[in-house]
Amino acid sequence: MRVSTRVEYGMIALTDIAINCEDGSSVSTSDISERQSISQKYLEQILPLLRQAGLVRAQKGIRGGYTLSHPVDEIFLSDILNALDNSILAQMDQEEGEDSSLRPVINDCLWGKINDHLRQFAESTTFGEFISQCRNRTADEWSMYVI
Amino acid sequence: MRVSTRVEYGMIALTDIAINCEDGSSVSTSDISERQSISQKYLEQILPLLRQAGLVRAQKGIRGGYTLSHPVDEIFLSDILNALDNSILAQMDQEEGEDSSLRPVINDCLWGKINDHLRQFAESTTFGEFISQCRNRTADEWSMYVI
DNA sequence: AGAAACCCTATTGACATAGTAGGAAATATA
DNA sequence: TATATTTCCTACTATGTCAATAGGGTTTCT
Repeated sequence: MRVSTRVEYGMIALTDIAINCEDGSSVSTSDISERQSISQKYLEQILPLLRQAGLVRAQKGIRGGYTLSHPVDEIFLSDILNALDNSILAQMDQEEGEDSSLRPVINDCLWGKINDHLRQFAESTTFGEFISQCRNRTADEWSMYVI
Repeated sequence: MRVSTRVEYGMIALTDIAINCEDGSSVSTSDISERQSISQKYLEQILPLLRQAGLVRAQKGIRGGYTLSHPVDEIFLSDILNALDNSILAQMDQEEGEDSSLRPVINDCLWGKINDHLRQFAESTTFGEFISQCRNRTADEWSMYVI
């Protein structure tokens, strides 16, 4: 399944903030840009999406940047995905009215079911759990982040 | 999750063939076009994908059309989806080489996991099971197809 | 006052999607 | 054998989304 860089970078940025923000400091787009090798200007388009969704708080000015609005255990993956892409977890829109074709049935049975699987996963996994799983699965690469 | 019409129509067409082909006859693109309200010319682009994947057999000429190559219980949803779209069940391609960013970790943990869910579902569900589920869930609308 | 940061909007090139269109090749039937 | 019917292949086009790049405006700390 293909995922847009907007969603991918947004997820990376949020994880970067979660990791590098332990002591009440904030993380700027230039910080993220350097660490994650993502265009700063592009990040400046993506992070407002997370802010508008209430996931991060922004602080302008010198020593400003982003901080998480909530503890990682109170953020669900579905919150993040919905903030970055309004179709990835959305049900396929089916037209109204009588339709003797197979379209509505298949929409309901197949895409609906696939969508339920995705949503079930995303709505039941917290951002905190996700980060822990990443840590466990690839402990080596994360050693630099251990606090 | 958004699905292209190519995949959607392909799934509809294959289901139409499975339903309307019980007695050894074949189903033409014009049949499907009428019943399912899909452009015949567009179907003529989609059905060869299913043929190249070995899911249907094509017969040219008068009274020709398409028939299933295998019993519905020997076709998996993954076969169909892969035939119609080579990215929907594919792992996100990650670049090679050392990378100190979070990108490979998140690719592996999040998109990899989502992908595993999708594949698990698609590879363990047969086309026959899918048709049965559709029948059960919306028995009314299918009454016209009961044989 | 000035630097550092976020914020908003416009623009661009590349690519995929969703068809439309024309005609070639094959085949059953008359 | 002629013809209608069907699949098959390729090209074309319009539209939209993606993935940035770019420029400048606003806020805020020092």
